[in-house]
Amino acid sequence: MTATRTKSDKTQIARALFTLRDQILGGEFAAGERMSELPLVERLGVSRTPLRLALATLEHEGLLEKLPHGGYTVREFTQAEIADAIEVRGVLEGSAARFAAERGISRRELQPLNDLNDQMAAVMHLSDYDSFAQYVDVNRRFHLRLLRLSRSTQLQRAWAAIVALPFASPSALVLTEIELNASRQVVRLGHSQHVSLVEAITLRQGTRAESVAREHARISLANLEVVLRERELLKRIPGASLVSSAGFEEAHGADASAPAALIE
Amino acid sequence: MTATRTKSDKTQIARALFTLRDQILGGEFAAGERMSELPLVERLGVSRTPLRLALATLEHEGLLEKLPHGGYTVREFTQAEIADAIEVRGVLEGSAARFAAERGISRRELQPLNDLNDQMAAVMHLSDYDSFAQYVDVNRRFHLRLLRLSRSTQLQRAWAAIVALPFASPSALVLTEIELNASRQVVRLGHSQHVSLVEAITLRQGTRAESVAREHARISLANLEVVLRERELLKRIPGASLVSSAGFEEAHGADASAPAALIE
DNA sequence: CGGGCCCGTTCTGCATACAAGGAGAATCGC
DNA sequence: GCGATTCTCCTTGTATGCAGAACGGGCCCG
Repeated sequence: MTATRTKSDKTQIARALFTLRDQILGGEFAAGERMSELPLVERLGVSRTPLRLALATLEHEGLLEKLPHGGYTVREFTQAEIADAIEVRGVLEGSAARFAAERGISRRELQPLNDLNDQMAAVMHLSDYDSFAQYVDVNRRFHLRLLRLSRSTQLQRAWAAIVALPFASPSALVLTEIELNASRQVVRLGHSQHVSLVEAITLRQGTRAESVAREHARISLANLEVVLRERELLKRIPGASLVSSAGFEEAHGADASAPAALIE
Repeated sequence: MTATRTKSDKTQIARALFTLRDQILGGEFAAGERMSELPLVERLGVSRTPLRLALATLEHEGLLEKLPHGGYTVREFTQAEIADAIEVRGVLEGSAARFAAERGISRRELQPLNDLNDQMAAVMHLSDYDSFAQYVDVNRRFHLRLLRLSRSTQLQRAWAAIVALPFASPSALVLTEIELNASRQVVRLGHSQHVSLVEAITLRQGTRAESVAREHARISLANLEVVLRERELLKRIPGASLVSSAGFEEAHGADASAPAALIE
């Protein structure tokens, strides 16, 4: 046990939240496993009070599921659900792009997006790991900035809810994508779509911007298929252990049965 | 029909949550007011532990905001944000309709939607309060069912996050809409859109279904404008007290391309 | 007379003790 | 031997006590 008080973290809730999230995504818990409080208390070194707050947050994020008579389990995801999450992200980013275009964004406000695209162009040909990391980071910031430009707090909220699932985030599959030399083309395509996206917003072409953003998300969808074929890659994706081994059965559509609590 | 057991829920967390939510939406707290725990403990008759859980939930729902150094305040909403929330709901319902159409829904699965439309047609001409309530309930169930038919858990999750804001829910503005005799037309339009929506899904016309659903949400947008003009009506809407009095600028009308002034 | 510092009040964050309810095992009855 | 029942342990829900930090007021010093 760690009797020494750790002063590195501000609040116990945050400590429990970060640690627990990392451990869940790192595969230290089996999908469907019950998260009992007492073992976690010992494991994390925090008391039950902040732990419960962290668990509630993780439930809202979608990583945990409430059990009918109290307690939580680790949420299990089907491959169809991952595809679904990515597609929903595409819808939201498409709307963000459309809003930005329709609501009118000044050239000055669009400059950061252009800068990010330039940075991306500068590193996307390089093969060293540092450039990979930079690419992923730039990509992440582009998507974040796009959402902000929509000037829609609710769109950002919905987007954040989806992206809380790690494999749905725009950064999730990029790394694997870059590591596949065969997919180097895909990186170029992604950058090209970014450029088109900014152009469409600049010209206030709302429908075009929406279409481009939706199509852009489908890169992740294609990557997902690749990753699911080469199971080695899957292991490197955060939260991969939560994905059930059920067959992928051709493009999303399968059984997404919602928890009854959500509806009715 | 209407579940009355919500109030009498056994756990203190649920009690605190429901009561507090009702009181916030009922206007018993000023927008921006700090929610200190001890006064709430006395007010609600629960101890701090379940109260804190309820507060955290309300924050996740978007009704409360965390303060930088601990504690919460009641979230304040601008009128532009309400319009935004409704528009985002339209986007999500549009995607739900498109997914339902594209992913293929059997006739049997669509039957409930047709039934609900029939029920709606039966009561939408009547003027007694009971019929009003029935109309609202049928409408609510239609939207819920539509989301379920999308077979997208993430879409449902995002939708639930938006609808947690009471004035963004499909039921929010319907009552005032019906009470205005001048708006009786709007009810007919809404029902007609429901019918078109089901037809589009039946024929697997994804784009049409999406367009119709988005347009359908704009009824709420139009209603919002009416309500904001007649401030008496606003008082009857849950959560109205959280809306700041900043000007609405007459913008979100029939035109899809809103002027930038709206967002500023 | 004004500003800064110090102290006290009050708040949140945290831990623990206690209670109630359910799942599961062992036992008793048939 | 099998089923039902009861008992026990375990798990979560709840209350309260305590500590640290922030805010405000008052006092002292310049």
